[in-house]
Amino acid sequence: MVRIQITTGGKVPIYRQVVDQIRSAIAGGALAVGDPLPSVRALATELVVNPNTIAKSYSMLVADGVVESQQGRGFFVTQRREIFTKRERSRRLDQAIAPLVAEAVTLGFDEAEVIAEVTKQFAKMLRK
Amino acid sequence: MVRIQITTGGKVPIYRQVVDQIRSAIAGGALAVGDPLPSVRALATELVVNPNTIAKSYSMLVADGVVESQQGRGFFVTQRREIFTKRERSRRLDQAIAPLVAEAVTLGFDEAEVIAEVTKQFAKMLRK
DNA sequence: ACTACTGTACTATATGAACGCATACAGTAG
DNA sequence: CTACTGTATGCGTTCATATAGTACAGTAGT
Repeated sequence: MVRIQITTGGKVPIYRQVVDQIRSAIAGGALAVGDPLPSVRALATELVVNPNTIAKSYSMLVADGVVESQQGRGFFVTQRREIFTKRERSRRLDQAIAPLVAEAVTLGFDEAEVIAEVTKQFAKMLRK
Repeated sequence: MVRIQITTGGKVPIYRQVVDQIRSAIAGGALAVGDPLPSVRALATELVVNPNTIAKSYSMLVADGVVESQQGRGFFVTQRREIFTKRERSRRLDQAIAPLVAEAVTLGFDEAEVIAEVTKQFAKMLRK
C-alpha cells in the first residue's frame, strides 16, 4: 500500500500532490511494476476529496507513462519505458530548468552552488 | 536606454516579460547602478499596455531588491545587495530545484544530463 | 444473472487567483 | 501652476482548481 497525505488551503493543488507522491513512491521503489494503485473512489474517500480529483491525478500519471489503467480492474504501475521522443524530452527538461536558473541568478547563486544542490536533491530523491 | 519587447497572446504574462528583460539588462551591464528606468507611463505608452502593468513589473523588481522607487522621481537601479537571509535564499533555491529533479526523474534523465543542461542554460543566461 | 466493485465521461457550479485596465490620488520639480 | 513622476483601489475577464451529480462500461466473485 501507499500512504498519501495532502494538505489543503496551500498553493499546491491536491491533484498535483497526489501525482508527486505516487511518482516518488514509484521512483523510490515503494511501488513496484505491476502493483495496483488505490482505487479512485477508495483514495478519494480516504482523503475526503472528490473522486474526479483523483481521477485527474491518475490520468496525469497515465499521460506520463508511469501507470496504466485497466477498465474495471484498476490502475497499475507500468514498466518504465520511453514514451516521449528525444526532442520532447529535451523540450520538457529545458522548460523545467529555465525557471530554476532564472531564480538562482536572481538570488545570487552561482553555477557551482546550484549544481551542488541539484546533486544533493538527486541523491535524496533516489534514496527514498 | 533599455529596449523592451513584448509579445501578447502567449502564456508568458506581460509584466513578467518586462521583469525578465530588465533583470537581464542589469545583469548584462546595459543598466548600471543609479540609472533610471523608463517611467511607468512612458514605457506603458511605448508598449501599448496599461501603466499598472508596468508598475506591477517595477514593484516586483523592488521586491527583489534590484531597483528602488522614488516618489515623483522614478525608478532607479540599486546597488546589488543581499536582501534575503541565508536561510531564505536556500529555501527558495530548494523550492526551485525540487520540481526540476522530479520532472527529470520522470523523464528518465540522469544527474549528469541535468547538470550539463543547467550549465548550458547558465552560460546562455549570463551571456545575454 | 446478480452484485459490487473497478474506470470513464460528461455537465454544471463555485471559488480563487492571475491579468490587465480605468480611474483617481499623491509626491517632485520646473 | 503645470507637467511630469509613483501609488492605490476597484472592476472585469479569464483560467485553474475542486466539487457535485449523473450516467455508462468493464471485471470479478457469488
